[in-house]
Amino acid sequence: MQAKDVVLGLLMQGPKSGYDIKQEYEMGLSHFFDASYGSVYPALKQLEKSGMIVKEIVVQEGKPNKHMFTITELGERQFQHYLASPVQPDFYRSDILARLYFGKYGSADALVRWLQEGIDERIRLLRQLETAYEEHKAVLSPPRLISIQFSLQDYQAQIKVMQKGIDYLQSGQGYEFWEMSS
Amino acid sequence: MQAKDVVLGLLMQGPKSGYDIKQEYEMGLSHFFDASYGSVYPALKQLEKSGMIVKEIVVQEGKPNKHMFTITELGERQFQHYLASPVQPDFYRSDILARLYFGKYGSADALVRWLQEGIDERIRLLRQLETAYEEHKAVLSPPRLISIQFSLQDYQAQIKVMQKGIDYLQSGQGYEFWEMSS
DNA sequence: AGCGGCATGTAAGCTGTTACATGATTAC
DNA sequence: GTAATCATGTAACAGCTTACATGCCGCT
Repeated sequence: MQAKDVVLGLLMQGPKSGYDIKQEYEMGLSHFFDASYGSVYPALKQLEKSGMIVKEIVVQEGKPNKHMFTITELGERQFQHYLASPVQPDFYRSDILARLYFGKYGSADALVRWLQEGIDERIRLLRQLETAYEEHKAVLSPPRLISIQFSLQDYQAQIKVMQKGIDYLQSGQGYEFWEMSS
Repeated sequence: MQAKDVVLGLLMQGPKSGYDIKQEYEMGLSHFFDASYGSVYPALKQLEKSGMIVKEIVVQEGKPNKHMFTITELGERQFQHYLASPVQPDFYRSDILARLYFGKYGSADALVRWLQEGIDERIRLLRQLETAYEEHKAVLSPPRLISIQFSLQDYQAQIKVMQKGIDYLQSGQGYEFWEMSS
């Protein structure tokens, strides 16, 4: 899965501009796939060149022109081709987990601070997703609901562990700490 | 955080070869940072060139020579510099979540199959981590225990959602499904 | 005879990021 | 007046992956 597969998927839902696509990334999709303008626009250019999508310039009043892209039949076949390809394994990279892994070379204060920052960030993401979920839950497709529940439950689990991690560092206990009432 | 920061962190624990480092990645670290030989060896070369580590060739009987690397004082200072830098946000990219997001353009059969594959893979990772945890829990540093608990709880939460997702797809219910006994 | 483990590395290429460049309108 | 939003794009670079290249040892 790469940028152009996701762009194609978004255009399956109807014509969009590069700007629209970036917006849609930010609310929902960004929890498992992020992209910058520097990847969206080149992806659109490439898809247009290979005939997967077509461009139409829409003149707007008081705003810059929009370059709206529509998926072609060839593009739809390409998207089905993506869906038929093997599922790629998830990719997860975490700086905070690396710092915990090497935690004994740092200060306990820093560890607690990093964990608290991680909690705060995840609470922010959680709230954002919950709001979007409450607003749209009645019209979302079943699989999309699963993707949202996945991120929701994931953030909640991570927040719990990080909070428990802070308590653990401050308790001075051994590994038995994690074996009480899991 | 990049490959050389992690390599430096691993060398803080004592001298290691490129092969050793790749081995250690595979058991534990790989849950939040993976690297191939193509990134480990160039990282070592670069770190040696800049004086962060020093090489010593150890002749072995019946096996190829090992190039053992030891961290220098400069390297240790560099590692402390990394720990003092701002924590980078987590990076998560998931093909299966993308396929769920665009799920209405695919078949329900495929969705269930992908979810089941995701569950199986996570059960495998969970078992692997649990085994490593049971074997070493008494000697692991507190922060490293947190990093393991993080992955453990995370996989468990993901497996639960994916299982519930399969049940949901097969139940034919609406979004209320997710609001019973969360 | 062949495979898996041990062990080191390189080269080409893919993918994506960051920073830059431009410019109008609207709200504070 | 100045910041944010709307809107499009490029160029240079970073960072990592894949595939390749090599070779011995021990087991089956």
